[in-house]
Amino acid sequence: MPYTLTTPLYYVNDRAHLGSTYTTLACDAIARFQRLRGEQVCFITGCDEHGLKIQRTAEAAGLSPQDHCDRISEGYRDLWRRWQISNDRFIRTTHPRHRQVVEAFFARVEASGDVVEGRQQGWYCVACEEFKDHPPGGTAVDCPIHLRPLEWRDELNLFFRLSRYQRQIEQLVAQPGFIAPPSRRREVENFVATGLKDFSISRQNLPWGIPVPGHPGHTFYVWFDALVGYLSALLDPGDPIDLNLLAERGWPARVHVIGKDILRFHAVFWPAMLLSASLPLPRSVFGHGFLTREGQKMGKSLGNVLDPEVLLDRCGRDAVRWYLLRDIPFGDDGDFQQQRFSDLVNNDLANTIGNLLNRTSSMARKWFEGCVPPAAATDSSHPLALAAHQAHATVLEAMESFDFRRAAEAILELATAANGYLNERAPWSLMKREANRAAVGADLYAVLETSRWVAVLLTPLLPDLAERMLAQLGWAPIQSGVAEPGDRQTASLPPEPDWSASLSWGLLISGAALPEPVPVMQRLELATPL
RNA sequence: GGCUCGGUAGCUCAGCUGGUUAGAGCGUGGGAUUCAUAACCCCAAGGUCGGGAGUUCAAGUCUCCCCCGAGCCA
Repeated sequence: MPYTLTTPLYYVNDRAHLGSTYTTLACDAIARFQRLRGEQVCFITGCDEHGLKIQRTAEAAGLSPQDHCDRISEGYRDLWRRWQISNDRFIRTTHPRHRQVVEAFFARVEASGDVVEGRQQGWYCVACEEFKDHPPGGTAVDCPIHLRPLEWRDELNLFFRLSRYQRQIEQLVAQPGFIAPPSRRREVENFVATGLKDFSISRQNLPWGIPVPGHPGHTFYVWFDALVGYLSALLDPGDPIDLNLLAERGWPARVHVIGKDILRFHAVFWPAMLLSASLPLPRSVFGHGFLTREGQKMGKSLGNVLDPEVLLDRCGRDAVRWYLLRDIPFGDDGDFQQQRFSDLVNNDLANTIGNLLNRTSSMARKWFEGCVPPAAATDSSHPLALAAHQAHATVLEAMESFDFRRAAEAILELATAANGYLNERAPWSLMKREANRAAVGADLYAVLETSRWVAVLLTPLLPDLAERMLAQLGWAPIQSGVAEPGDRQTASLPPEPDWSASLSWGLLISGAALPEPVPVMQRLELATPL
């Protein structure tokens, strides 16, 4: 049974922003970690490409909706490649097969008697793709979120009978662990407690969408179609369109990772749709927080939007991944502060971790003919070996619960312990007497080995830096990704060499050549604002 | 307006079921050192724990009121 996890299918209204990058990076860390643990993983991401908003955006840009979607979604693919995102699948809701899956899904829902016709009247925000509760009649007001005028709609739509699932959804939402972090559960519980109302799943006169079979003039509401995308993504390209196959392909998902704003769609509407279609429910929905910048909301009007492309180009993936995963408790809102960003990257990655490797490798090369020094006979009880095992245990536990911060801190503590050990032992002083040579060798061996552990443990969080570190130790990279991101025919297989096998003390081979040390992590020198 | 979270050192936050001099990281200041990416290591300053009242032998830690911020719902 694969470990299936998803990002939202990002709406192609505009280029990727930092928020979607954040979600995707977090999922990547989870996916890599699970692969390293030996799980078969299916990491799904993709794009949601239907809806009036997209149609209008495309028109405004003088493009056909399809051209617009092709362009934007290719932008996402390309960006994820450059961030080294290890997604197994990339689903686009304009893909013909997706349409067939939606049709099959809808057929089941309709067969369950959960589709009824109804009149939908109300004020509609195109940007939200949502009806608002603003009193009917009256004069038009602006959407409180988008500050754009609401549009009056009065049409016959198809409704999904969400109200029938009141009790089941109540039970689901009350289940510990279904909604994470736990702090977000109450909010959804309150919403469900007010009584679930049927919701409209189709629109009329909307050319850019999937037609509802058997209901001419109706197009699926974007959310209906987008959520089903998680299922489309799982079917292999050669599979028949058969929802019964999903069980073998990795459904239900272990977790949907999303931003907190779309929690309701994933924790209430989606499970009800699945119940109606007689499909199993996702095991959990994790709603993470939002990022602000220097205490302020990012927005075009303020002109303070952080562009993931700029971050990538100017700072590199390791720096940004580290900052986002190590400093912001996953689940909480976070504030991107440039000063803190460079402080942490320089301190943690360049100074504590990078310099540890650099200084140790350099000493070993200088005094031991460019090689890994001989180890002491009995060192599984070495204090650094104990520290390493401790860090390992913490990383396992923390990563399992998406606590990237605690995992990062544990790794950092290990590196700090090794730096402290070096200062305490002061091999540079000991080496002044030839009699101490064996002791120095043993010390350096232990610290090099600790550096290797740091790199191995770091792999799910910072695969790129981890690889450079291992290369400095003459060690092969540990595969945690996929060969061809997004194009996997089947869920990715457990990688080799085995991660846990690499987490055994004393694997560095004495006498193996050490490459000339090159700093594995450059310090960030950001002269201008990002 | 209702509900839910927060308000602890300059900054970001830990502080479980109330109990010795309130902790960590970053930043700042000082010391030590030279293997190393002006890095590493050690030490220090810094907080009336949002305000007020109460319960208690004892309260960031429980109760009530108020102020401020965020969110969900109306």
